[in-house]
Amino acid sequence: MELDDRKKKILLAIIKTYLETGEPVGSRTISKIEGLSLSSATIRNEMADLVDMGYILQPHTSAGRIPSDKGYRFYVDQLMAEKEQEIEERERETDEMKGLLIEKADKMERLLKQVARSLSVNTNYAAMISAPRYNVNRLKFIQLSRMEERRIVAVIVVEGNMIKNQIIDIDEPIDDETLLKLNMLLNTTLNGMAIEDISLSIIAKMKRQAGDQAGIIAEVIDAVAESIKADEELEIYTSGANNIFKYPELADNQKASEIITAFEEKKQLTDLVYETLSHSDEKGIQVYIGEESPVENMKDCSVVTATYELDEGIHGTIGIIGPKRMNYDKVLSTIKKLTTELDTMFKKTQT
Amino acid sequence: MELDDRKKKILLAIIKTYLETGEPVGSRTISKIEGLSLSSATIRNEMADLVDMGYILQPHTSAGRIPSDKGYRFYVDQLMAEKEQEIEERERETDEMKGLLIEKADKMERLLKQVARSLSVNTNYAAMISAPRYNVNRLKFIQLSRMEERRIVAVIVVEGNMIKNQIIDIDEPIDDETLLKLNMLLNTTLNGMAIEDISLSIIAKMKRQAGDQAGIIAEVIDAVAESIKADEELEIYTSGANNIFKYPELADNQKASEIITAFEEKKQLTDLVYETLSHSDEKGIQVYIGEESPVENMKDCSVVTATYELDEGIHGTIGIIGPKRMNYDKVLSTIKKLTTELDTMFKKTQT
DNA sequence: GTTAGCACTCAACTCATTAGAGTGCTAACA
DNA sequence: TGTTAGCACTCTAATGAGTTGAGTGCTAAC
Repeated sequence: MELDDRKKKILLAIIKTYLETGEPVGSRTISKIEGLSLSSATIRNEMADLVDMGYILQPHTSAGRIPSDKGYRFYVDQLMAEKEQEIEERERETDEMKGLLIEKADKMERLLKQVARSLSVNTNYAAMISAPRYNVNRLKFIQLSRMEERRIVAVIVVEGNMIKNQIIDIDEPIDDETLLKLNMLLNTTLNGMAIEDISLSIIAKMKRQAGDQAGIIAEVIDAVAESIKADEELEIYTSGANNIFKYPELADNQKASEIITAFEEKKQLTDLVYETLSHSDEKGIQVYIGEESPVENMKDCSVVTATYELDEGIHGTIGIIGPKRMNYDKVLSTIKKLTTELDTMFKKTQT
Repeated sequence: MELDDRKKKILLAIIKTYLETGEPVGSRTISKIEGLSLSSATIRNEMADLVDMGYILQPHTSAGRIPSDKGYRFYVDQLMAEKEQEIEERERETDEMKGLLIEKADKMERLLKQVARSLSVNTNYAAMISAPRYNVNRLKFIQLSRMEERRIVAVIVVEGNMIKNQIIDIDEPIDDETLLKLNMLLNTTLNGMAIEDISLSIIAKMKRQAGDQAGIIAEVIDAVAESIKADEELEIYTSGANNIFKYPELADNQKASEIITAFEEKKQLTDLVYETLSHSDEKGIQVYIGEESPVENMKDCSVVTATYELDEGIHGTIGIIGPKRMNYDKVLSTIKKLTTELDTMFKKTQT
């Protein structure tokens, strides 16, 4: 069977109505509302076909129809195509871009929290945002300073001005000269290198170059190397998890508990972020409907994610989690608006 | 009316039974179970008195009784007194202390997460732990290094080896000599000082001592001072928020939403921590029952908090949030066990 | 291909009934 | 005077019958 034009129209009408009301949609409702002007009987026939084709479902024999995952997928694809056009058209009217009220915050952390909050408040769904991540982490600066007699503090700055610290306890005191030499050695060897490229052989080479006090120096180099390699946990900020209680289909104990767990433990959100980043080449925004979700605990939700770019090669992810019966239209434009806002904000003011 | 011995016994019996079953307790149940050997009629009379005195409640005329906040309070006080004794007795048998399986983690953050997790898994309630906080923050070490021509990175170490970083952009280049002087100046002036004691006059004095290049130096000093003063947000780790869904009295949308919000936004948990720390002089563990809770969103829960000591003057808070019908006995001993475990762990291995 | 019409289905609601747990009170007892 | 047996009473929760109404599927006519 084929999804002809009339079927499409009816399907979209069903989904839109369902999104508004949250109740199964009957044939009469459609026959009245539509510009199609078909009788309810005709609609019924078409609906039966749509059920066969898997676009809609019947909770029970005498109820109306609700969209299936496949139905939502059709709707969302349709919507995304429309958006695409719209965006292109609106490209010129650059104003009205600041509806979301994000104040430039001094601290990245605060900014991200604010963004998450703004998202959840504006959409009434749960929201998350991951701190920006560098595709390639290049070392920019390393500095060792003696803090106490047998304690060194290492400061490691990577591109994008992310700073790592490490306190190193050493077995025997180190003299100023050695420390200076060590600083030189580390900086000349490692600066500009991508963290991924720092291999054991490079570390070994440095140790060899160290010469006489090889003992302490090796110790320190190892500690620094370890600290550099230790990858930070991906920081994720969430907001509005409680919004899920607004949607009865998610608010029963079982499901709510799963979603809340995902939000609290962050592990699953981290997976979601990586999934999104790995697809980010395609098109900015991704929509996962129900079973499509890469995250187990969100199989009953829809998840909308997008990548924002802070600078060349520095990306983060934002996400909205809500019921399948989500206002996709609004969510898509909110996310779109937000990512552009973030992009332009960062392009202007690098911190 | 007075709470005589028999009333006490009956009250405790009611509460214990209720904690086990979660159902209103009737007079017959008590008359059968007890060693008191009183008829249900007598129990009924006593129960009526207990209702008058506010220790128990009747959900409706023909139902059994459930404890009121006041009743729980009585029970908990009783229990705490017992515990006190037990602890003193057990002081000698030092073994069996390691039931909770906390592995010494390299990173404080990981350790804390683990503790929270352990708590929530062991008790089946929601758990939180705050990162240790220093009552007095003494500066230990300050180091400025030039990273790029007009960019300095400041490393500030406070007692307990907490490290703050700050990147400072300066208007004009700074030469090595000035930088060295500045480092000396900052360290000699500020080292050992409590952050709270760093006043504007001290900052002004440093600026005066700076001499010639007052411009840049003032700039840097201000940035450092600001960074020192900027107080970190209190870090709080939570685990097992989803446990609340196991208790029907907390699992309805309204209440669950409130509790989840408190856990997500952390603000209220922060308040809870400060509240606890401010009372920590009294006795280790505090129990807030229902309305007693310092946190608005937890008026339907019981909250058990305790302070752990990492070192002289360095405290953190752990907390358990569950239904009023909580297994106080278990929670109290779990927390007790955990705090001692943490205390001894830190006493041994300072990081 | 479309539509009117009708019999049928099913969830959701209402209402009455019942069962059972538990109470409060009274009168008798030790 | 405190304790107890006994009984009438109360109230929730569970059950089941009956009703309503939205919506379907199918057939026959247009």
